[in-house]
Amino acid sequence: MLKISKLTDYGTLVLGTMAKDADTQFSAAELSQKTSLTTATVSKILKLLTKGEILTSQRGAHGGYQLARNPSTISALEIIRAMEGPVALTECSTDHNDCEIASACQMQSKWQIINLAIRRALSELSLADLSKPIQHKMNIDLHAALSAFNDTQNISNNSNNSPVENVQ
Amino acid sequence: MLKISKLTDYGTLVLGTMAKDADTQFSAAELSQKTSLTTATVSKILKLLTKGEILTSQRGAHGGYQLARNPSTISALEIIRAMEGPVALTECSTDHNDCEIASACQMQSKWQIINLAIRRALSELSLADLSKPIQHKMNIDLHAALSAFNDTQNISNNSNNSPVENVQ
DNA sequence: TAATATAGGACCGAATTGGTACACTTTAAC
DNA sequence: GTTAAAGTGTACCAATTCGGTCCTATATTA
Repeated sequence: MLKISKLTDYGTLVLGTMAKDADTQFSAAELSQKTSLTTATVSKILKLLTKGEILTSQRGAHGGYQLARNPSTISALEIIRAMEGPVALTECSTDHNDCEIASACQMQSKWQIINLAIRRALSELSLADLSKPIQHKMNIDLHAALSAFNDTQNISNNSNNSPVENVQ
Repeated sequence: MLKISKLTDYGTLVLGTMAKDADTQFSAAELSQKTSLTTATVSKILKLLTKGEILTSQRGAHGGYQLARNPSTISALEIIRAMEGPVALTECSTDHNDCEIASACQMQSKWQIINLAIRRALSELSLADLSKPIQHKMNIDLHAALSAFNDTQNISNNSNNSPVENVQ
């Protein structure tokens, strides 16, 4: 289904909450309250994000977590990477070489291209974009950028100002 | 890890084989030989692709499978869709509504934007592109198109003619 | 009607995921 | 220093998903 894990989804929720007060330090317990997730789950998420250098942590009493950088400089790609590891569609493209049927497989290199395209798309969206309420401007800008991919395939090119709809 | 399933990967292998003789009908057994996959696995793949209207099937003696359309009109998006179902990163974006923490979650709509971007990227690459040996021209074209996304994030913009490398 | 193929399932073991728990370390306050 | 608060690391388990196989039914040809 080409999906990200639930935990990653929760991760964006936690980050979105933190982005509202980007300069504030939050304890795991606080974030648990704000997001309605259990503290155990929130902790797991926070640890991963800290390891991925998206958050900084302060141990001890009155410790907590804080965004390591401005939300506008944290990309969806980084977040997914921190939560799930390298973003690559196929095994072949992450760990090279040992594809059992390598001799018959001329495909790997092509997936690399797809992977690049997807990583670019993901890197385009910042935490700031994700946590703000939808702004029409952003939609249009993204749509314009996407149009640079000229549409050769069977996806109907709905060029109205609501690009999010009707794309299955 | 944001990956497609092995079966989908194998699917592109099977399709790539068929694309070499786009007008020819292949039996499952034949394709099994050509791809070094077991007939059982190949059959499963062929069934899914037929259901997804990427292949046509002919039952009975001397039956087999054939590409339903020209390889250049079959996109990676379609292939993934046929093999794994709707392409959407999060559950929220596929089946709406029943997100348990919906009230706290302002994120769904934003994932839609990411989903759109990814679907576009996937729809850009055709089976014909995937099954041909790498053409330098294609790489450059894609790279140019991708550059339309101006690079705001922490991915180093390696603007040489080998965009596939060094993007983790 | 016999042989050949696809269609559509059910099924099972292995791997992954979601979620929880616990023992350990660091820091601040008293 | 002792204690309480808070993050760190790791192990664990139940549930789901995935990869792969197999079996029966149906369609077509000779």
